[in-house]
Amino acid sequence: MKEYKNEKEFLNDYNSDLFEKLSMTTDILIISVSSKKQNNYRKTSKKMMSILLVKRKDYPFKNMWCLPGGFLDVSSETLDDCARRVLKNETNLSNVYLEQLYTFSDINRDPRMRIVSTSYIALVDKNKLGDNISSNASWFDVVKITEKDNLIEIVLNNSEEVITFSIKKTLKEKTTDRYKFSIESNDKLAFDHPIVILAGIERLKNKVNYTDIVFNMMGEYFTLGELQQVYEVILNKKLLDPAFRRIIADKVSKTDKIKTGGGHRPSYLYRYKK
Amino acid sequence: MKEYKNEKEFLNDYNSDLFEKLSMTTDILIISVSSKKQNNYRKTSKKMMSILLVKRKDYPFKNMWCLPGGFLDVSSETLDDCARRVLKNETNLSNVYLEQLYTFSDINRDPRMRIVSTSYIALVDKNKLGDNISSNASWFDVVKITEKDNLIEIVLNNSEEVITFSIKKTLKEKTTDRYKFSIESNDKLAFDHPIVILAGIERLKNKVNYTDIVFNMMGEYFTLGELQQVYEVILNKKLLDPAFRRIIADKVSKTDKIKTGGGHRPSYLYRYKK
DNA sequence: TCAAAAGTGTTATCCCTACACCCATGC
DNA sequence: GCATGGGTGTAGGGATAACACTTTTGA
Repeated sequence: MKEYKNEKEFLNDYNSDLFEKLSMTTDILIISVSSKKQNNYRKTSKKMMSILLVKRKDYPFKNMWCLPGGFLDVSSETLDDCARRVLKNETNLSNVYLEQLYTFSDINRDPRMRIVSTSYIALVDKNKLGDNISSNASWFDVVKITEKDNLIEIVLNNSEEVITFSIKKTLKEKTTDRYKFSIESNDKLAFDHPIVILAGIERLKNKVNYTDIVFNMMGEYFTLGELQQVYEVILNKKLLDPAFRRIIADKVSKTDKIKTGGGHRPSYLYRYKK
Repeated sequence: MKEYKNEKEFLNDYNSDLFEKLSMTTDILIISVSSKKQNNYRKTSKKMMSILLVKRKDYPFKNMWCLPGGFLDVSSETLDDCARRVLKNETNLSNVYLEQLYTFSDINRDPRMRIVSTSYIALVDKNKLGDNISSNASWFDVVKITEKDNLIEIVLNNSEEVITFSIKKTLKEKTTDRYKFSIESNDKLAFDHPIVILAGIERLKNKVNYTDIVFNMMGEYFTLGELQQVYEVILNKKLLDPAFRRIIADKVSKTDKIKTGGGHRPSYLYRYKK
């Protein structure tokens, strides 16, 4: 790469055509929790993590699924602006929890041109959007996440289609828990989006333990059981009731509202304590 | 912003001059720990966190200090490659711990043109580099970090010059610990680098508690006292000896080497356990 | 002799896990 | 009546904080 002794020299080249073009995009992993009615009238509806994917209409990756995303408008937007714009387009929601995840810059990420992409996660309360999502978008439940010998398999399902992909993780260095992810198998997702999805889910899983981030996925009122289920879905493990209640106690306040209708003792509704 | 119905339409515009140009850079916060001899022959040398800054030779921000950085070579590099190249240039070190921090995209970040910059932190063992750093670069000790009423003041010192700046942090949302940082005062640092420096130090502070990241800043052999001092410098607080030793015990292995020469009981040298 | 740091042992406390148990509901 | 989830109490164990104490050195 050419070295420049000063800015003037650089700007000269910059304004000529010596530099190839670069574009940036944002990709957004929109995460929500959905519930699935059970047959047994006593059982509460089963909770699942779900993410929003968009079907591509054109080449490259025609007819494959990808994360909602869009090109950065160089003249007027920040990356955050861009992500918010995409989010508004796809879900018609503003005021959503949005967090920058990672910037991916693999040279062959997009076969058309040089693209660097900054990914985001967005957390959404599914009840807030009606069926307001854009026509080519669809919610996929995260049906399964398993890890065995550093091979992670993820299965998504939108009740019409099943997407399965697997990612191998290898430790980058022994001093931290940072991994290099590589796609082992994937036939329905475009670009390197399997990795973005995994990275996003892992980030959420981590943050759940030391922040109140889950409340961005809850409505205003909820039972402690529901809240616990959301934690369990994200952490991918069962929690003990008494422990959970003690930990969560000072983050929520009890209301006098009661939720009845399940074939069991009714429960009080709580809300997030500001 | 113009909307495109398909890729073809987009590519047409892309290849014309409708899109303004975008460049990316990486900025690297190189962190190390330095020691300062004490007058008292008994006392161990005082440890400080220190970071590498570069003096700008040209406009804009002529004669101000900034983080080492460089433009992404669009045709051949990933961002990681770019960061490693910059690091090699400045310190002549390869094989350094390097971690992506955050991608900044403020529109007015650089007054010359539209630049999006991905920042990195690099952890370095200062003993490994001789005085091998590039001529316009200098190590600054982080002399003071104080926080009061969400105003953070940082003082840097390279024994010739003192740099003081302050940053206000405001909570982004009540559910997490994410803050929006804005520069309150700064007269010697270019661009938005005060924020990058703070973000990097905070990241390091966090990771220290749940990873072995500090060992990237240590030589092969060290005493437990030295190791503890590095922790204390990063965490900015005193730790209790017995507690520290118990926690660290299974991460290190004792060697039969002994360090003498201080006016006190000599100590065994340890090394990081793989 | 003494100040400084190296290094170890002990107790009290907190937090979390695990389990046991009772309550209220709809069919 | 009974399965199911709501909700609470308590004993045990592991980790940590705090403190006290001994050891070893160079000037």
